[in-house]
Amino acid sequence: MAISNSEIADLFDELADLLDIEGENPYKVRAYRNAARIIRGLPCSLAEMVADGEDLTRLPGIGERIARKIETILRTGRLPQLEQALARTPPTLLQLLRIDGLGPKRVKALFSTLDVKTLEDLERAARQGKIRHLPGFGPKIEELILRHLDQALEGERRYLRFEAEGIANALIAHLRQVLGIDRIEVAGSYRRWKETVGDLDILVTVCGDSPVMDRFVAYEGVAEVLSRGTTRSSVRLRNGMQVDLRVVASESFGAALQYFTGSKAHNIEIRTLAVKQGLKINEYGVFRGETRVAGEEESDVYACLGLPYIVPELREGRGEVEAAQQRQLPKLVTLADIRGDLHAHTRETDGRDDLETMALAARALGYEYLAITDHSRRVTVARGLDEKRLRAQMAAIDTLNDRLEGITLLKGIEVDILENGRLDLPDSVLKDLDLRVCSVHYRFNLSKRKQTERILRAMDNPYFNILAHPTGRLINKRRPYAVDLPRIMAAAKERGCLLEINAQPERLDLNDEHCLMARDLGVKLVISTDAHTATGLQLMRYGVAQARRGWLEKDQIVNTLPLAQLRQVLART
DNA sequence: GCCGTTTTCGGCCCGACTGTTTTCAGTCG
Repeated sequence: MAISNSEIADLFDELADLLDIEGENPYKVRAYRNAARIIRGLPCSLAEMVADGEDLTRLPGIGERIARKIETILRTGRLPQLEQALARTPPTLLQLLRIDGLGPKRVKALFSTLDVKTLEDLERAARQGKIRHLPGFGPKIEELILRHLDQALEGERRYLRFEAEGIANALIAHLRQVLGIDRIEVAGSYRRWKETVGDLDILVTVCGDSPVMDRFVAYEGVAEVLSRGTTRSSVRLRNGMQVDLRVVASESFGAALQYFTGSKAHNIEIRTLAVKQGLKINEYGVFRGETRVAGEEESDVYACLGLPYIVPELREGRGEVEAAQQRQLPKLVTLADIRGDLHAHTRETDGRDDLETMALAARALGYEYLAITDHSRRVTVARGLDEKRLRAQMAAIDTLNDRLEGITLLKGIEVDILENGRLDLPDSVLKDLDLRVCSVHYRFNLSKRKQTERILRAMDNPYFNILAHPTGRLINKRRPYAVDLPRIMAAAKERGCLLEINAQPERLDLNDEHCLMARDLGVKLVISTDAHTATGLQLMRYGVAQARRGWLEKDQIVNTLPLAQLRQVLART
C-alpha cells in the first residue's frame, strides 16, 4: 500500500514541531510546515508522481532537500531526520504544545529546566508551584497551564459549519443590541464555507465609543474570557468554541475582512504579490509608503493588486491568485442557478413530511422540480419501499402533479447498491421512474477494490443515474469508505452517470477536493439536500458552497438545467 | 529549507495581547 500524501505531510509536521521545540531556525521549521500544507492540498498522490518520474521540486515550497526526503519516505516508509529528532527530544512534548499559551519556547524551557516530558509531569510541576519561578514564567502562566491542561487531552475540536452558524447568529443578535454597531461580519474559515470550523472570528465597526467589548465578554454563553483588549477580545464559550471579536475602523473594514478571512496560504500569496508591487498590506489597509491606498472595501484590496475580486470560497491557496492574475477565475455556480432538488425523503420511509408538504416547500424555494427518492426495501430501519409501495407512491405523485401548479414532482427512489453490485429493486419498476439515486448503506468495510467494483457494477445497470453521498463519510463521526473515486468518476463520465454533492451539513460528500477532481475529470454532478423534512430543502446552500469551494461552474451541475434538458441527461442517451 | 523583475545570498506576513518585565519575549491567528 503506497504511503498517502497526508501521511507524508504528518511526518513533516511532526518534524517541524520537534525542531521548533529544539529552537531550530524558525524559517526552516516554517519550510517544513509549508511543505506539509502544500502536500495535503495536492490533487494527486506523491507516490504516483514519483512513480511517473515527475520533478517534485516544481511544486511550490518543495525544494531539492524536501523532494529527496519525500522520495526516501516513499521508498522506506521512514524519515531519518524525524527519527533523529525523536531520539533527541521526547515525542510526548508535542502534546504540551496543544495547550493554549504553551509554545515551543516554553515547552523547551519546561523540559530543560524541570525535566517536564509529559502532561502528568506538567500538572505535577504546576501544582507544586515550580513553574512560576522559571525565568519568563510567573504565577499567571502556571495558573493558565492548570486551567488548560484538559485541552491537550481532548485534542482539537472542530465544529460543523452548520453548528457554528447557529452559534454565530445568536452571538451576532446579542451584539447587535448594543448601540453604535455598524458593520458586523464573521470572517475566517466560516466565511470561506469550510465544512468545519475551529473557532469564530467576528469583525465589527462601531460609531464612536461603543461598549461592544463589554457586551461581548458579558454574553451568557461565555465560559472564560481569554483576553480582553480595546480592538481584540477572545472568549471560550461553554460548548468549548473560541470566539474572537475585533473592532476595526470603517476605513479598514475591507482590509481587516480580507486579512481575517484567510486562508493563511491565500494571504501569504496576496502579501507576497503586494510586496512585489511596492505595496504593503496589513489588516488596516493597503499602503504605498505611508499612504493608504485602499482598505474600506475588500474588493478594493484586490483591485489595488490589479486582481478581480476573489470570493472567500476560493481562498485556499489552490491556484486562485494565479487564476485571478490570468483572468481565469471560474464563474462559480450559485444558489440561484439551482432549479430543483433531486434527493428528498417523505414520511413514507424515514422522512417527516408528506408529498404535498415537500412539493410546496420546493415551490416556495422557486424550484421547477423536486425528486422524491425514498429508501428501497434493503434499508429496513427506514421501512424502505418494496415494488408495491413504490408503485403506490408513483401513482400518488401523478395525482399530485395533476393538481399542483408551478412545481413538478419527479418519481424517484434512493435504491441501495447491494454488496454484489446489483440494485435493490427490479429493473421492471426502476424503468418506470424518472430517476434513480443509488447509494451504499451497508458493508462499508469492503476493501477499496471490492467497494469500487461493487459501485462500478451497479453503474452497469442502465437505470443507474446518480451515485449518492459517494464516500459515505459523516464528518467527525464516520470515516469515508475506501473507494477509488477517480476510477468511479471516469466510469460515470463514460456512462452518463452523475455523482452527488450531498448537502447535509454532516455529509458534504463529495468534499471540496473531490469537487476539484470532478472538475478536472469533467464528470457531471448534482447538488442535492437529501432532505428528510420540508425545511431540510433549505440546506441546498451548503451543497452549493461545497461546489464553489471545488471551483465548479453552473454547466457542470445538472440540476441547474430546465426540466426538459434534465430528463435528457437522466435518460443516459 | 525555499526562493529569485533587489536572483545563489539574504531575505522569509505582520500586528495584538499577555505576562513578566522596565523594553520585550512568547504566543496566537
